[in-house]
Amino acid sequence: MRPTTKDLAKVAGVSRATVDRVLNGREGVKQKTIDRVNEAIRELGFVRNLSAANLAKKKSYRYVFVLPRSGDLFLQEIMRHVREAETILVDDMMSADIVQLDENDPHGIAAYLGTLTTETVDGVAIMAPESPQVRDAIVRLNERGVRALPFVSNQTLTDNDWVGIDNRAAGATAGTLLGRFLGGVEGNVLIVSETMKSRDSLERRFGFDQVINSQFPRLRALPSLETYGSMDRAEAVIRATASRQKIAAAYILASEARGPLTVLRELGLPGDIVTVAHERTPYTEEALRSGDLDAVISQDAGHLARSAIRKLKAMTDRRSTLLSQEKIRIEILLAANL
Amino acid sequence: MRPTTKDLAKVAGVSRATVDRVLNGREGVKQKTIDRVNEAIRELGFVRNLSAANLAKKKSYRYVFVLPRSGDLFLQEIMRHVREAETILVDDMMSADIVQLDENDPHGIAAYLGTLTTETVDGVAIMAPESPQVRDAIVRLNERGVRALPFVSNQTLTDNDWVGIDNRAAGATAGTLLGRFLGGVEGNVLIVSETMKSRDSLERRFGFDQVINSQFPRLRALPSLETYGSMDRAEAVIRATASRQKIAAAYILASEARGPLTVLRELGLPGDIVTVAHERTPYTEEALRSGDLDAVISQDAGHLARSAIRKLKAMTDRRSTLLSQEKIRIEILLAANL
DNA sequence: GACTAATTGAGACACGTGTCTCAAAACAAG
DNA sequence: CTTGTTTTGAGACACGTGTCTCAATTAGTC
Repeated sequence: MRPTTKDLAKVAGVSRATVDRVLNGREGVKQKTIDRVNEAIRELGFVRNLSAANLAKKKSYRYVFVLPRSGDLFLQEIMRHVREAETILVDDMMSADIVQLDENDPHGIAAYLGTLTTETVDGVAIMAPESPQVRDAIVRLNERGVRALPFVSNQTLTDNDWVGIDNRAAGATAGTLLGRFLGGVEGNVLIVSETMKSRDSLERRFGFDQVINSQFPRLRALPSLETYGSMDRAEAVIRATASRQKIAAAYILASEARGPLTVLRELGLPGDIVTVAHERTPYTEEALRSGDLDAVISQDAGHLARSAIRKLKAMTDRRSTLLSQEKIRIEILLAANL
Repeated sequence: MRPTTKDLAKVAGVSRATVDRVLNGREGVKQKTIDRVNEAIRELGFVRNLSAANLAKKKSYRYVFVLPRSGDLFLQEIMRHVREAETILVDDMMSADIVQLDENDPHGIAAYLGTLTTETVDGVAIMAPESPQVRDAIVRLNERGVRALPFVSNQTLTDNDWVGIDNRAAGATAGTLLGRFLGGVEGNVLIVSETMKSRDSLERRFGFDQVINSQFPRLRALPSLETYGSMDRAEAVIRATASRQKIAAAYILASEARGPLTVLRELGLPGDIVTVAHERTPYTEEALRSGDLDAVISQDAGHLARSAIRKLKAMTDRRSTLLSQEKIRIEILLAANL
């Protein structure tokens, strides 16, 4: 049987009230007494029974995911997994709500974050582009005791508590795969992004270029084409580029591969060229199976969601998490390992 | 606030004692009363507070991992992660012990499993080669109420409750990668395993051949070389094969890549040929970085360990798990996404 | 040594559920 | 209706921890 606070009290030669004072860091205990209790803790290997403590405190864990409003498939996957996780969380007295806000309105996001207090919520996972307003709001959340966790889209301020992948490495992985699949062929690589204004896109592109330049000098990575999420624009820029030069491969670094890939299909390219995209969605899975995509670089949406929740819980409990579990892997998907 | 059994009792118009009788399926309650309680459960959305229940029952979760005694690096990774998980488990009143048994002694394993009862243990994760003795012992464990979960090495009896990857798909993934990395080159593929007697090896080889035959007809997959875990034998068979024909690629399907890769290195091959191996270990990571390995197909050891624990816990609580979380992915590792 | 302030102890009650016991009520059979 | 059996209720206590209150002890000061 695990030692209890009663055992602690007995071994330390104090009362349960004093043990409680020490365990919960209350005032008015002599250093000597504190030491005696701590020694008893070590001696017995005492570990507080969290469930009993939470029961006594009527504590539950309430978290919120603040996500963009845009309808991107990858985002939908994330939301699906947050909701799925919810069904299990309830057994552990936890909840996870989703709030969708306009990602281009930093004031709006900051305003919402400003309404959150420890009364209503224990922590927030925030997926939003970097902005001074949001950064500020996060700082103030922390001051108020609400845990804030940057989620998927990076925020510079972040010490190291965030959930997501190293996008430079993801780009490098795409580069390696694309280069090797081309097998020494010479040629141009079409690169399509939604916008190069976001940090994620820049980092992916950077990692990609690094690999291409150093390991595949016979490939030429063309300037990034930006679709701004518009199908028409995607069609226009890709057609224009493809008509001017021969394309050997395409790297779609946006998290939404649907538009660009449709255009490539219309141009009849996928059969001849090597195509790499990001993020697993029902759409990219299908494209892998059909051969329109050769590889997908992805971060597991379910893992992202659950990792965020685990991290937030660890933060509220002031515990640490397993580093190896929370490292989000850069997955490579082929038709064979779906 | 979440509804409690008290609320249930009030709404159903019965006493707390009766609510308990229904919730825990005790005898001697009229069907009509049962229905009334169940309706109240639905109406209130009642979910039993597991922590409180476990506290009242003084329940903890004790699990055992039965693992082979052999010193394979991959196994060591698994053990490391089980121990690492232990440090977190303690907060949830769980424990996970490791017992190492001679994997070639099915009687010994069965005998050990025979000693386990619900008195001492709630569940066992078993990594052992298939054998009638072990299969039998597992059946009897289940009869006694001890949850048993085949772990990493498959057991045919398995309904679908087991933890591990689809080794056929893993072999196919290796094949795709190796074929595509070779980029249309013609040649022989060296295949090295520890033994082809194990189900895992056979399945990997099967998946590999399928892909090579259908998608890379210009490659010839040579007969599997078996090392039987001996470095000398590895050296002998690989040298012999390499001297007889030109090798374009090597596929090491054993979970221990050290031996074969050392031999290949001595032969000066890794620079010229494409090499694919299995399982992430400090050794294979290093080989990826140095370029001696081009790709590693792997199953995340930490994920395996934690998934087994989650599944065992779900089994004892008679709950279901998140399918998406428990699906062990076939990871592809390159130097770029370590 | 007396006085005050700081420190500690004893005990009660709560959290939500499980598990008893014993009595009361409802029901069925004759 | 009585009798015996089933079904239900009321209440107590337990699990390990948190949070009070009030009294008792100890330490520090002059």
